[in-house]
Amino acid sequence: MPTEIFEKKFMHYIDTPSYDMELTSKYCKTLLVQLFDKICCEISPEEFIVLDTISCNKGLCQRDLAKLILKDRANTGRILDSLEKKGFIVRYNDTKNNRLVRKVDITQNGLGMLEKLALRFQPYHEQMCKLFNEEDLLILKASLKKIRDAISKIVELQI
Amino acid sequence: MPTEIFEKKFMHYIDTPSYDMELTSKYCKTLLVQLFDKICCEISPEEFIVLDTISCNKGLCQRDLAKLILKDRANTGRILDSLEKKGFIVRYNDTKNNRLVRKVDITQNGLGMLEKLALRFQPYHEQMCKLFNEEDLLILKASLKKIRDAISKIVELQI
DNA sequence: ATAAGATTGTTGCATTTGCAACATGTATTT
DNA sequence: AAATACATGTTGCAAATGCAACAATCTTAT
Repeated sequence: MPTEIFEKKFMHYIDTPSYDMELTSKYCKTLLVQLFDKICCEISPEEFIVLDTISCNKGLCQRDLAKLILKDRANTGRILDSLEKKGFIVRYNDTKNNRLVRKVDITQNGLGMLEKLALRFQPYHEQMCKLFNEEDLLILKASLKKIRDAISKIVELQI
Repeated sequence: MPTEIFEKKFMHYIDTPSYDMELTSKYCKTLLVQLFDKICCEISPEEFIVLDTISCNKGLCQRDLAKLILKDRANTGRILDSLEKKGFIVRYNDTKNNRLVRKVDITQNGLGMLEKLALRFQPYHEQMCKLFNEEDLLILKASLKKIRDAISKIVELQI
């Protein structure tokens, strides 16, 4: 009489949507980095994303920016140091809730860089868009948002 | 006559599904790390993922494993060093295409660890599953696969 | 048959990243 | 009013990561 006919089965993390997304996200990141190698030598992909975020959110303080890009305050500050030195952003002191904060805005120079890069990314962007129909794209975005919202209630993102 | 009535608009990377996924993936990663802090002190989240991958793919050589987890050979080897030292995997020399390779397999000890962790993650896993109906989940997985396949044709993942 | 190239794994190094500690200034508590 | 807690930004440090170079071994080309 065999004692172990059935293999024990358990849930695998690598089968979850979370991990599926992590791998897919790595692909996207690699693509971005490789494109940047060819297309742009002025700023890094990380700096580009931060600049893009700033261009869509005027007058952010550093911590609020950090929350948007999901990096800690230390690294957010370091990236801003670099962007400021290159003249793509300006930092100025201001107050928020009666507290001194350093706010950030994009310069005309930075806007120019973003436009230039957007043009060069356009073909890749269109290629990606062609992969989906409108409905699937909506479901994808909604699913991602559902996941983020659910996780937000569990983890503390102490930024 | 105003020369610039319309603001110049351009595509923003932060609006793309790629970046949406990158942010969502960071949330997932943070959750995983925080759960691990409470639940497990024997292995790191990275080691857990590698162990899980190995348990689902018997007799992988290191490079093939690296391709699965999307890390380079150097770091894959280092993670395996740690898992081997802890007794969760074994490495043995073998040949593949008439070449000497180091293959990897999970130990009974490693399987036990995976089962233990799977049990502890079960509640979180079910919570995540409840977010989606079957159809949306299928569309999500299909969308992610579409993205990976499309990118695979463009980038070289030289691992 | 010898040289050039390819595959696999390891080591060293520089970059990125996140965490803890600190400095400064504000709000709250006692 | 003094003390404690909180918010913001910076610095230092250690861990993670990726890339280049190397060693060893096998295949292919000339």
